[in-house]
Amino acid sequence: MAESMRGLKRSHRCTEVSTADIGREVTVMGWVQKSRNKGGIIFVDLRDRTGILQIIFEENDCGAESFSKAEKLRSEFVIAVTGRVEARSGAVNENLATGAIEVRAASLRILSESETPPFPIEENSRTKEELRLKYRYLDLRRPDLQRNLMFRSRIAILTRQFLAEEGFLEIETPTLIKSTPEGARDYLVPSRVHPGSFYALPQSPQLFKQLLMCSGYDRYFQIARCYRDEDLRADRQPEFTQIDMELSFVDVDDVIDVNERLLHKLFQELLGVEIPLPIPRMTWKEAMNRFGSDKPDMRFGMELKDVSDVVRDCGFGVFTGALENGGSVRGINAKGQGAMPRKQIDRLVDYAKDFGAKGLAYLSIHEDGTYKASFSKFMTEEQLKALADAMEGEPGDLLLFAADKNKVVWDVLGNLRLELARQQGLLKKDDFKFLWVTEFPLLEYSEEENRYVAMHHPFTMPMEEDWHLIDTDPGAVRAKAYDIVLNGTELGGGSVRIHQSDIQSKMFEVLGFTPERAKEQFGFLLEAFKYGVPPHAGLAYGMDRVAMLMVGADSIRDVIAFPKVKDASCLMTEAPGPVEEKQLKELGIQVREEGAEP
RNA sequence: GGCCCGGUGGCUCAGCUGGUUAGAGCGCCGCCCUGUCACGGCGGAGGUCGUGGGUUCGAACCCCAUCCGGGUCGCCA
Repeated sequence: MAESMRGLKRSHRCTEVSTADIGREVTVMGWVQKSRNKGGIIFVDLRDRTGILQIIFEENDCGAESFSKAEKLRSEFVIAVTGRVEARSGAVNENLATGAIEVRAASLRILSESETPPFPIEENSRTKEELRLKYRYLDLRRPDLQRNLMFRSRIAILTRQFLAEEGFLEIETPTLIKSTPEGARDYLVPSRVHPGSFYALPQSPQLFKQLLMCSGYDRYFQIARCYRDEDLRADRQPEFTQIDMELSFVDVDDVIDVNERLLHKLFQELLGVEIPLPIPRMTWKEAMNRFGSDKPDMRFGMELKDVSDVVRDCGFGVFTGALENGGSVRGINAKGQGAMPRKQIDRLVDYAKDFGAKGLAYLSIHEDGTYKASFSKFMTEEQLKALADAMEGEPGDLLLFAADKNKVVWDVLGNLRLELARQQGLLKKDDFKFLWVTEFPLLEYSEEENRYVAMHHPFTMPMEEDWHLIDTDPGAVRAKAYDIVLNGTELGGGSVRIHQSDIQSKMFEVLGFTPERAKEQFGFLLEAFKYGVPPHAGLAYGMDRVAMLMVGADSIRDVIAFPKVKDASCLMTEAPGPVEEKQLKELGIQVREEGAEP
């Protein structure tokens, strides 16, 4: 029978009780982690979000009624205990923050009983995530998840404080908005009042924050929920949280400056980690050439080297063929991996093929300085040596080469570099290496759509010095766009926005929008820009990723209270689910009969 | 949509080359125990081997299909 807490008031959370309270009467409430009944004496580990506190029951202190209740206690019962704090007369438990003290119960109330939970509520759970997500409310009782969510809360609160002090205003923007088919797939919400019409859930508050700049709010931020109907990953959920900001009368350096100070503050206050400022910057082109990635992991080297010129006249058709097709030949040097067994190299080749490589050429340099290459019969000894020298290969090294179009070569070697680093244990989670990647291409050619698409979004400001190329060589135009990268993860990104209608019109034209379609999609923004728009720029972080990297989690699911699984469903609520026919009719949605033709 | 990994008492796992009655640890239930904290002792219950079909004298194990979960490629302005 559950009892009321009438007349009782909690005086402390579990680990708020300390040796300073010895002799004091306290009232504590929480969940029974564990009960150890020794017969005439019962020890109970009481748990709340702060940790564990030991309660001791003896009939002489708490009376027969409370003692017999204490005998019934099971895991996850919710109880209230009033008693006196004592120094432990038994051994001190070094593993507990409260290991030197205990509360000698004078009375016990059972506020709620519990069935045996379907899995143990404990740190470092080995229980399958599937089961934990079905009972997420129990999973969230575990100390590691509680720590993660409490940490995340501190990120949000500190961010708000910092930005407020910097003159930012927190303003909410709508989440029922107009669909914009550029970019990620929208989640759609049918309108009841307008049958056949749909709202979209925002992929980001992009257009609204730009309009707020038009309206003179100067500096805006929002911790905004965003939605993208795309497939999930360890670091991608269909709904996620952005720390979103926009600033007026600024350029790239201003945005970077305030954000470096924000990141510095977060890491210093929450982790005690000093981020050296300024954070290094690298252009997109340099990042691709040196690391094969627009979000390079700077915790280790193993940089790419372009050896196109070295192999240009060699007899290896794979290399020369790639060069003839306008591609390149590049390599990475896996230091000290020259003795890697063939089987393991084959696995790397398979791995490379996942990223579009047709194959992977390799050259191992034996300890005695002799070479073994997958392509040795196509090259002279001198050519092999020239290649090894170009890669700064030394005895004991393994050189890996990809030859293809640049995009494929970058992708293959960039990912191979990461895979090798993982295999060699080079990636330490508590080593935080930040990087700004700047000067992204404005446009990217889409083979699928047969046109240029915006790499960032259509409102990104091109670099003035490149703008004259927009008709002759659109792919060469760089943008005033920047990403903040941490340990190979894109934490956030942003850009200076276009605030001139002539440039904006030209952008739409290049992207293949007719003036009519541009007006239909973004008319309100173009209109707004007629009435005096300040130069503005912004940035948005994936807050879930920030939290994930800061707490050292492997998935953003570990820093989100109620995440969804791979097929975007919720194992606990079983969303999405069917709705009543009546609801569909109201929304003007045709109910398709079972087995009917679509 | 493709590829890879996994699914066996409540939990985590073992189960060989197909062969008696599918095991272990933890948990759970009962009894005992006044200094435990991975408490201890004695006893006990608990399994459609994800699901469906097939091969076989015989299937947890082999084959096919399918469901569920994870990773990843595509996708993610």
